[in-house]
Amino acid sequence: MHGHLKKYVSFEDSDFSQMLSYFDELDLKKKAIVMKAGNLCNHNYFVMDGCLHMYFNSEKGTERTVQFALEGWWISDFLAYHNQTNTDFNIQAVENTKVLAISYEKQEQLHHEFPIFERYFRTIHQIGYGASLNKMKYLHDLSKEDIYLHFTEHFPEFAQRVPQYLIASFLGLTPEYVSEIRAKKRS
Amino acid sequence: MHGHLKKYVSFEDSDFSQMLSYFDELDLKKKAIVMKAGNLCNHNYFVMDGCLHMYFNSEKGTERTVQFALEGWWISDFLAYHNQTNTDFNIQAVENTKVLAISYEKQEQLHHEFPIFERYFRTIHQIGYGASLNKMKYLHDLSKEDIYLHFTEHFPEFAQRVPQYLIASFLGLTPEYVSEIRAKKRS
DNA sequence: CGGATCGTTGATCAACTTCAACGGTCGTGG
DNA sequence: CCACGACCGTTGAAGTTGATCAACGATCCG
Repeated sequence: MHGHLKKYVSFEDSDFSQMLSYFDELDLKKKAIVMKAGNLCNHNYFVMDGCLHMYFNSEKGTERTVQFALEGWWISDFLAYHNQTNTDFNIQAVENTKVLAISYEKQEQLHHEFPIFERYFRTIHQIGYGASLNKMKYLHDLSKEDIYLHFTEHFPEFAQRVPQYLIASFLGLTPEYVSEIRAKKRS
Repeated sequence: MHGHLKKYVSFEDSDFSQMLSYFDELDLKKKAIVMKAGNLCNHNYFVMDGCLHMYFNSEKGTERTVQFALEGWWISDFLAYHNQTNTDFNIQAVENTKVLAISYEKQEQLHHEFPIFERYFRTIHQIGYGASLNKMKYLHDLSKEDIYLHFTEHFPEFAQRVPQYLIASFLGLTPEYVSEIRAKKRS
């Protein structure tokens, strides 16, 4: 966390431990669920080690993930978090994962006490929003096959760590079709 | 702008005119292009009146829009803006549009002079990012037909103001298929 | 060893795209 | 003010991508 913060803003190292006191450290087992659809979304999560994903249950009963978070990423249903309303999403650990969690109220206090965090989150969210717009570009431009190939090429670490059916779900295609693509590539 | 700012943060009204001095006011004719693919992305745009859209030229030569901005919305390629790199997108006026533009350097100064803007943009981008994740939910969950119907139902003003082929492009379907859907609904 | 979980394969089928041609409307210049 | 052209929406036929379903294999973990 410390190193990550330093990449975006500067602050007194002596303040860091007080900053940390606003967060709760969680140790999540693989498959553990930390945010549940239907509940108030009042936490924001930072991944220190491991991997989380945010998904929802589609009409047809299958689970669809809309976002991953590896080390150094924040994850939450930011719209519901901002409005302090219920969320439609679940957040689950893909692997055993170490997380820093902060509640909405605590984050407000943190911003008040250390305004540097306004700048930090402004930057983080700007990047997240921008990346999301960029992803939209690929979703619109490429065939499903090319979406998959483009993704595995650009994020090979993901393809290693995360089960295929989650990647399929994230990219909006079926696991069966991913199989077909991989078979085609092999031959 | 004043009223919009007030919705998210509080400040001294007497400061407002100085805040405004960081921005340039632009009057864009319909179809005018204000950000060009291939160029450095160093402006951020606020729509006061009218409508902008951000699009790119797909492999196949058709234009694909990834984002609209009506009154009260910010628009830019936020990733390229943050990194101060070239963008792949164009931003164009859908109608005659009044815009406030701010350069990267000016925005940095603005944040420094009025830290309240860090909080403002933190909030704005958080909402934008959250909304983008929510859009992803619909893109994954619904058929193209339902995506279109859901969109026109939830944003009827859009469907009025914006040409159909732009909406089609934004939602990721062909204008021809939109025609088919509308014909089906009529009968 | 046994069961759940995840990936694979192939057949069938529907949703959606592509292409080409037509028609209506708006705005601009003559 | 009319006429022309550009622009946008529509229609229908043909074609393709990618989903669905069901069954089988492999692997991991208790």
